[in-house]
Amino acid sequence: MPKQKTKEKKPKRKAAATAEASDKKLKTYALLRGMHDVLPREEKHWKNLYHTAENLAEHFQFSRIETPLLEEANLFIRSIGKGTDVVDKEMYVFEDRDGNKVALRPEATASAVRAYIMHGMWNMSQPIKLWYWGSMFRYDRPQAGRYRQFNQVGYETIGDADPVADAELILVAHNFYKDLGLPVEIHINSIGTPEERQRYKVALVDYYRSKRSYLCDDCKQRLNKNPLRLLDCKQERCQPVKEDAPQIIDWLEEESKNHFMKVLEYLDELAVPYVLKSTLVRGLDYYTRTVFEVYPAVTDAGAPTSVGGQQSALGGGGRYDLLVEEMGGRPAPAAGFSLGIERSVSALKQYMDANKIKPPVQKFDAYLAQLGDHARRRALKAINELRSSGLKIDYNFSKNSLKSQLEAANSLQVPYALILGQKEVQDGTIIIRDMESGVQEIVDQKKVENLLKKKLSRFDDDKK
RNA sequence: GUGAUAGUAGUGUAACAGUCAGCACGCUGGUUUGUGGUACCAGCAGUAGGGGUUCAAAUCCUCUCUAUCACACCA
Repeated sequence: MPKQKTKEKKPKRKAAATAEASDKKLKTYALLRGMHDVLPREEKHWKNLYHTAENLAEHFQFSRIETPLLEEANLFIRSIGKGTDVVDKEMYVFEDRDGNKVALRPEATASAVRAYIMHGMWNMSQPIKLWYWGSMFRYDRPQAGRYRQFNQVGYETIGDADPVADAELILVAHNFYKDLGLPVEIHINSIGTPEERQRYKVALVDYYRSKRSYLCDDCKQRLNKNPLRLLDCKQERCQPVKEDAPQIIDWLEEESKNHFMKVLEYLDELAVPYVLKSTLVRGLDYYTRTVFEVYPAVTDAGAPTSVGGQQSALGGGGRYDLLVEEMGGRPAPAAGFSLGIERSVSALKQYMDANKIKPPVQKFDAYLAQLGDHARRRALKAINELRSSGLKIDYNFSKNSLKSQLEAANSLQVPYALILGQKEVQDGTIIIRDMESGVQEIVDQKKVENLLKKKLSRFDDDKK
C-alpha cells in the first residue's frame, strides 16, 4: 500500500507550493519567437558541419573572415535591394543610442564586400577568397528549419570573373554535403546581366499578360510587383502557363551564355551533378549570371526532403559581378554562396535516421572513480596529469558511491575504469578495471599512464 | 504577412467535464558499510500563461504566447 503515503503527502505539498507561489512567484522565461537553443545533444552534428566547412576552406584556400552582427542598415538596403522581402519586411532595424540606423545582418555577403572595400583588399593578389560561419537574423514567420536567428556558413570569391570561380564554389558546396554524407541536388540557372534580365522581364510579362485569365491571384500580383517570381508559382492552375513561358536562357547575350556554358562544362568535368532549372531566380537583387541552390536529394528510400515543407533549400548563391562597384568599391567581379546550418543539420539527421546511420559518439579512454575525501583531492590532479598525456578521462565528483560511478562508466561505454580510494591513495596505487571482463589490477600510480595507453592500443588492434 | 492545427514532468505518451492527472524512459538514492550491465524498492518532476462558463475544467469559451503545416518569402 505505498499509495497511502503519497495520499497524505501530495495535498500538503501542493498547498505549500501555492501559498509560496502567491508570495514570490518566480517567472520563468520562454524563448522569443523564432529563437532556439542548440543543445548539447545537437553538438556532435554542429561540430561535424563546422569541421567539414573549415576543412574545405583550407583545401580550397578560403580565409576566415568575421564581420560584426550589427552593421549600418544602409549596407544591407543598398546591397540586397529595397523592395526585396528580406530588406522590407524581415530585417531587424533599429536606432542605437546615438540615433544611428543599424541592422542585425540578414546575410553576410554584404559585410564581406564591405570589408573587401574598406580594407583595400583589391591591392592584394586576386581573387580574395573568404569564408564565414555565424548567425544571421531575419524577422520571418518561423517554421521547422526556419528561425529568426539562424546560422550560415558561406564562401565568397571576390575578384575573379572566370567561370572557374563559379564552378569552384559549386564544387565546395557539393563537397560539403558529400563529406557529410548527405545526398543533395544542385539546381542551377543563369539570370544574365541586369540588361538581359530587364529585356527578359518584358517578354515574360507580355507573355503572362496574354494568359492573365488563367492565372492565380498571387500571380496576377506578381505580374506587376515581381515578375520573375511568376516562375516559382506552385498553384496548379498556373503550371501549364509556366511550362510554355519564355526562358531566360534564350534572352542571354553571347557573353553570358558562354559564361554559363563554361560553368556547366566545368561541372561536367568535375562530375558534380546538377539540375538545370530555368525557373530558378534568387531573392536578392545583386545576383548576375550564375545562380544556384542546394536541395536535399529526393531519394526513394527515406525521402528526407521535408524540412519546412517539401522544398526547402539548404543553401544557395551565385555570381554578383556588380555588387562591389555598387557599394562604392573599385569594380570587381565576384561570386559566393551560403548554406543554412540548421536546415543542413535537420536534413542530415533525418537522412541518418531514415538510413539508420548513427553519429559517431565521443569516447572517453577511461572513467576515474574516487572514494572519500582524500581520493577526491587526488583525483582531479590525476585527471589533469592524464589529460596532459593525451588521455581523455571521464569522471563525476557529485557521485560518491563506487556503485554509481561504475554505473556511469558503464552507461558511457568507457573501456576502463580507474578506481582511487583511501587505500590506494595511501599506497600510491590505483586500480585499473577492464569494464568488459571485470578483471582488475592494482598498479603504481606512476605507471597508470603508460599501462593505460598500452591497453588502449591493444584495444584498437583488437577492433581491427 | 495570410490561413489552419496543436500545446500534459527533461523526453515520449494516457485520462467521457466528475476519485489524489496515470504509464514508460530519464534523473537521485537504496536492496549491508569499496564494484557496473539485468532485477526489485523509494524519491524527483507536469496540464504553456491570463481571464471566463460550471457544483466541478487538462477537457468547453476567450485573449496572449509558442510550435507545426500550407501560402507568401527564404537559409
